[in-house]
Amino acid sequence: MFLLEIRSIFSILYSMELYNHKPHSASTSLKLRGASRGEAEVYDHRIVEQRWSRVWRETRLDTPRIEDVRGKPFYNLMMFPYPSAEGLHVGNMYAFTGSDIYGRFKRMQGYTVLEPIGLDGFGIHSENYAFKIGRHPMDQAKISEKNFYHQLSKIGAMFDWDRTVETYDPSYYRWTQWLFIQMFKHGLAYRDKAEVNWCPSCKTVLADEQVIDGKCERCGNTVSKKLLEQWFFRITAYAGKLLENIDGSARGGVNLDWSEKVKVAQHNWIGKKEGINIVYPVVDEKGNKITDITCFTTRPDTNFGATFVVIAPEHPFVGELLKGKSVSSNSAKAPRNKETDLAVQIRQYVEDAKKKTAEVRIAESRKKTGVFTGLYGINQLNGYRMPLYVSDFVLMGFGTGAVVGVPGHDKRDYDFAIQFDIDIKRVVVGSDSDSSDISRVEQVQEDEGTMINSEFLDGLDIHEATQRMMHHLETKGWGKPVTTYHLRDWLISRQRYWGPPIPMIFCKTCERAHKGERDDMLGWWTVPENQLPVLLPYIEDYKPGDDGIAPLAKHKEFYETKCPGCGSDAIRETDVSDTFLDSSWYFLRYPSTRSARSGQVPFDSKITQNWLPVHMYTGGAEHSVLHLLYSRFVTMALHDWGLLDFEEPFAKFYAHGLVIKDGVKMSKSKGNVVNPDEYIALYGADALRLYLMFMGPFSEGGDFRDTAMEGMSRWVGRIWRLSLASLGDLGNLSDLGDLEIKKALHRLVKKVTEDVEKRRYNTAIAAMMEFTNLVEDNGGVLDRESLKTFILLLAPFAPYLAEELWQRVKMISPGPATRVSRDSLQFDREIKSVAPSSNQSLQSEDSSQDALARVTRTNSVHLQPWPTFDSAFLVEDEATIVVQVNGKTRESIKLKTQNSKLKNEVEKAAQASEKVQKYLVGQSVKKAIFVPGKLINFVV
RNA sequence: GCCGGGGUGGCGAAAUGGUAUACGCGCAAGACUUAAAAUCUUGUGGGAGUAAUUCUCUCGUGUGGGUCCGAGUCCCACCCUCGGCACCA
Repeated sequence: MFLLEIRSIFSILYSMELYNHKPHSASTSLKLRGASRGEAEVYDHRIVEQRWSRVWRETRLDTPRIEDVRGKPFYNLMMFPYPSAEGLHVGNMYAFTGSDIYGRFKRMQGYTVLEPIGLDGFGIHSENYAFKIGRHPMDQAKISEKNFYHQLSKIGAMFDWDRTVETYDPSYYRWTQWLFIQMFKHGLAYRDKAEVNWCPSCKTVLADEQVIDGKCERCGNTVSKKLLEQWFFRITAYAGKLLENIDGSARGGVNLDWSEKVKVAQHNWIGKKEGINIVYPVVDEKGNKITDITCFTTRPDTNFGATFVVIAPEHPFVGELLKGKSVSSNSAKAPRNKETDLAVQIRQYVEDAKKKTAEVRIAESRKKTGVFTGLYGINQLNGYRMPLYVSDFVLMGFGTGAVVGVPGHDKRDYDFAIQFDIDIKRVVVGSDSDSSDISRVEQVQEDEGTMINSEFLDGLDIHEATQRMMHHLETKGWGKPVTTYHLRDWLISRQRYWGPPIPMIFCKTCERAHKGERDDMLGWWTVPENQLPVLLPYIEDYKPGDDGIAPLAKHKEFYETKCPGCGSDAIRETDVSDTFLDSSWYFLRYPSTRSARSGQVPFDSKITQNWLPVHMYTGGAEHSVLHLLYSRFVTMALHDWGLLDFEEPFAKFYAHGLVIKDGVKMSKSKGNVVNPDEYIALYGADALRLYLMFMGPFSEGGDFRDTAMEGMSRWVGRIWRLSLASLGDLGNLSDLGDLEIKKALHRLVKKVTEDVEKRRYNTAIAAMMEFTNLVEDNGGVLDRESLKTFILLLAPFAPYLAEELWQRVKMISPGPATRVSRDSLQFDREIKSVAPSSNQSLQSEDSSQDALARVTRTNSVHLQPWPTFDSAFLVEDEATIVVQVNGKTRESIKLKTQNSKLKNEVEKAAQASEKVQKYLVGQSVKKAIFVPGKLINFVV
């Protein structure tokens, strides 16, 4: 009976052609223990992986019933991958595996888990790659998609392949365009002429977030500034909310369970600053008032020490200053006066500043340059005449683009004052009590302190002085408290080809007639929603030019259209949107991909209510301020429009570490990528998964080495042999097994459960290794129940191996014969019925699909309940007590657990030890520190 | 400069304030083998002692202090390193 069962399953699998080599024979393969080693069935990961991935796929094991609201939904999401040039590398697989283990664990805990996958294939990244290999981006996308999905299917993740999402699919980007339209309709999208970051190599504009150290984050070239008309999203309107929620300070009590470092990064990026805008009248030499300049400061308390004013070269007043004074630098004949001289200098300075790259500006950092305007700002507190300068150390992008200089209490201002020989006044005395004049940079006092030389502020501490001064300035009408943010509006448009066309139409006729969809955007109309998507046409001249003109702008057949407002000739917007817009909402799409109900919005409201916010989001910390911030913004906006009932998209975000190779992060640009394919081929997906997770804590990343990989492969082999040996012995062993093993197993269940929840996969694996070591030291076989428990613990980490072992245990279970045979026969039958028909009609026989799903649900190891431990087994009857003398460990003694908790018992036992006595002889014990069940320390 | 991680054997790393170095890699010796691979066994922080590898002592978690019966762990100062931000007023 027993052997018959085994033979039958092998013959079935063999007939399915899932076995492409002949197994030795059922009887020898399972008769490992005691048999000579050469006969043992060797673990062949290729066969096992192929077999089970096929069965899982065809039984729809990983496709949850999304509309069934009775299950506990768990949305386990990993960050949207973009298909890279060479495909998946080990660093990507690391992230996916760490996320997948958690998903599998949650599923075994009884949750209905959705773990979707898709591709973020629109955008510069993919486009640049297409240029590089000389293939059209649209053609390349198809190829990349195939390769990427093929690779992803082999890493053993429980991806739901029935609901993939690709950003370049028109059925997806029609909704990206829809989102843009909603932004426009709600006043959150606008056009503005702005100094933007321009990458001369990528030939496009970049968001501030995409500029790293003055260089393009994509290609590394130096970014320059360019004045262009662009589309923006008003993310700054949400700055306060974005900050509140990340800090957990919202009244509603939103509290994001996110990795702390990501919260800090977002907090800093949003960069809230409370301060005051102070208005200074500006006069010329003769005292005639010319204008007002408004300066932003967070330190109005120091304002009695203000001695100059500086405006940025891009400040509007600079333009006014030069206007009307038609002075050209080469008009040598023109009579020179002081005023024109200054104008020449200013013009020259502004032009030079414009030419300076960000790189140069950073490089000369502390060396201050600037030019005097011949004008003065009046400090109305004391009537002080503050010379007005233009300097590029002041940034137009922050505050008002104008700064009041307090050289005694700001190092940058000090540098500037020294350079231009400006007065330096001390108004704060710090903890060093130095109240002398400030003549060295070390004396510049920027921290806590007490006010002096400041009239009504004297003697106050700086915080109180700040409040007092704010109030004073506001009362006098000289200033107004404001909050500013480092966060800038989101630059959305790209003068590129490979993205969703921005769904807007501009009509000159309407503009002239002062008409438009929005009063502040005359001439602009959104594409009617029933005309979406605005398809990206297949064009040959898709490469961007140096002129900043989008490729689509050269195609009349694309941009010529009729105005939705008045019907006359109009033109389409030819810019496409930023890739980050594509990925800012994809998580909303996955659960609803197959829903017929989502008509007016990209997501089914009922499904969304059940499945979102995302329960667990796993990704790299490098997206702290890009993707994560944009997604939050979009979700908040959708919430405010009444389309979502939550305002934060990701309840939990877990930032994983990076895979290091040769001392640096694994990335294509560093040229140290390792392709997982060859490792999977050589060692199997399970071994690679285990190895990656064993390298170190998931939050910290790890150092990839292939020698260590072999060690993990060895362990997989040991599990295999141990299990087969146990299977061979099952008939001879009781279900109870050895008590010591049993205890160890219960400890293991506890340990693995806790570690996986904390994502300490490395220590969970180490504990499992310790367990197999222990089993090997105790005869090398496990009883049936213990083996099953161990396989269950292994399942999230090594899904293929676990499934193979699980099915084998079930086949040859020594339990009641009738039950066993019914189970396995049924499973055989189902496998048989599904396997040969792999490419035949998936949709035809729904009833048989359901039957299969049911069978798999009862039989697959991955749908078994997660094992529990019995705390009775955790109790040891002997405890080890450490004996210390003066804090130094001298002995360890074993005692009955009961006694180990009693001080006098432990003391007695400890004193009885010869070793301990050696240290106590001739000493008097002053006291004994006792930790019940653990330690006793004699202080002598 | 500011904000976050982190410095532990030859290497990746582990340790609720309580036996530092679990687990793995590497290395060494041995078993099996004609041989190799695979597999298995044993050993493996530095120094010292003894006839004594199942023995003992001593030093040891970046540096210097401190708290404590006891510190890798807590406190103070510093050094190094990785990541983020940065002329943000």
